[in-house]
Amino acid sequence: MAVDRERVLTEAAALLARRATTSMDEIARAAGISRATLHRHFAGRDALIRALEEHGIERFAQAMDAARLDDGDAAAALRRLVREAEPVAGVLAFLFTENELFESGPVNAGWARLDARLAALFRRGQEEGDFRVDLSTAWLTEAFYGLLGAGAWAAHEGRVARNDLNHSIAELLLGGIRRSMEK
Amino acid sequence: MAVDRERVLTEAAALLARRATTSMDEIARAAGISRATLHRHFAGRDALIRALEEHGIERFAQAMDAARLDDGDAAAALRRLVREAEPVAGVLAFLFTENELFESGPVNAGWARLDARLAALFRRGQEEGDFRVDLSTAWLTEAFYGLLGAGAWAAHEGRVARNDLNHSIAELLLGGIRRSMEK
DNA sequence: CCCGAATGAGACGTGAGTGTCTCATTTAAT
DNA sequence: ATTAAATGAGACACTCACGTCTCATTCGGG
Repeated sequence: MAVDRERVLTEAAALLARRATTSMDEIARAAGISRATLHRHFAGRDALIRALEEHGIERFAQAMDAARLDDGDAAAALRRLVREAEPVAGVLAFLFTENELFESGPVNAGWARLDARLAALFRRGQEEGDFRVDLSTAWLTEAFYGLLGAGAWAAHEGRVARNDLNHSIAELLLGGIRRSMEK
Repeated sequence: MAVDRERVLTEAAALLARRATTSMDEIARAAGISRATLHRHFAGRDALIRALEEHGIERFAQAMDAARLDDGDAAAALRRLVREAEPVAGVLAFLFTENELFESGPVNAGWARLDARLAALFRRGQEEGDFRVDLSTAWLTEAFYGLLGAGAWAAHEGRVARNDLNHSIAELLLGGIRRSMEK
């Protein structure tokens, strides 16, 4: 029975996002394997966290590629990105909130590249007149992660239907709460 | 030199929000006191967390009172709430993300009451025609905490100027990213 | 100025989780 | 059926943070 690496990482992210002090034993049992096997696949706790980071970065980069951020207007691109990133929202939420190991190393560089791509999308929207310019791209980037994380958690807790997640996140990001007359 | 309890709790929340494994020693030094003194004021780690919960709930309730959520239109009330809640945003972010200890006890009840008041504000905005109705009040509540937390962290990290925080959070919440013609 | 209270610095035992190991058992391919 | 690889269960020492303690120093009111 080969270990399902994807499942281990997903379970680990779900648990760690909710309680960062979750023990290796709890993670192992949640993933349906023993602690020994968990250690065989991930050298240690740090290695598991790092694998989580790499996995999240890789998947988010794929989501960005799939969303074709440079095509069409920025709003549509942002909508596509939310849709593509939603499956990894849980992992991203963990990485966004628990960035203890982000402080240095190549992981930071990888994350910075994603940040830059996201900020570039917002900048494009501003330059093309679609996005408001009184909100900095840095803030929009943070807000994106914040809303994605909040959405992932809300869905995980059952407070928001998973089917509504894309719409909820994208619409709030783009249009805000206020009832708008342009749609 | 009397210990500034407020500062201790604020620093603790800021650190714990982003790294739940932060040691008591790190918290103490961030607050400018020794580990011994920290233990003199908070019986232990659990007691510190519990104090953080009570403090956050109390301060947020005060912020809600000060914001007069029932006065004027809902958008203005929300703006006031963001302004009043901003000083405790760090604590709220911690409570929002690390709700491991929320699962039971009176703390949960206190938190639920705040949730209800916030949701009521959003519902009022929807009923009065100011807020869009395609986003559930539950989601708006979650998004509020998420954005507040993201803003607190961004300001703490220097990525967003603290002076812009109110505007950034309130405007994104209310108006979204899209350039609007109604302002 | 004096004295009690509060703090800082450090030592010390304790406990939980970690990482490594061994060995029996199970799985999967040939 | 045979065999090699993978897994589960458990033991073991080790580390690190915790909680408690002592003692010297500093702070602040009377």
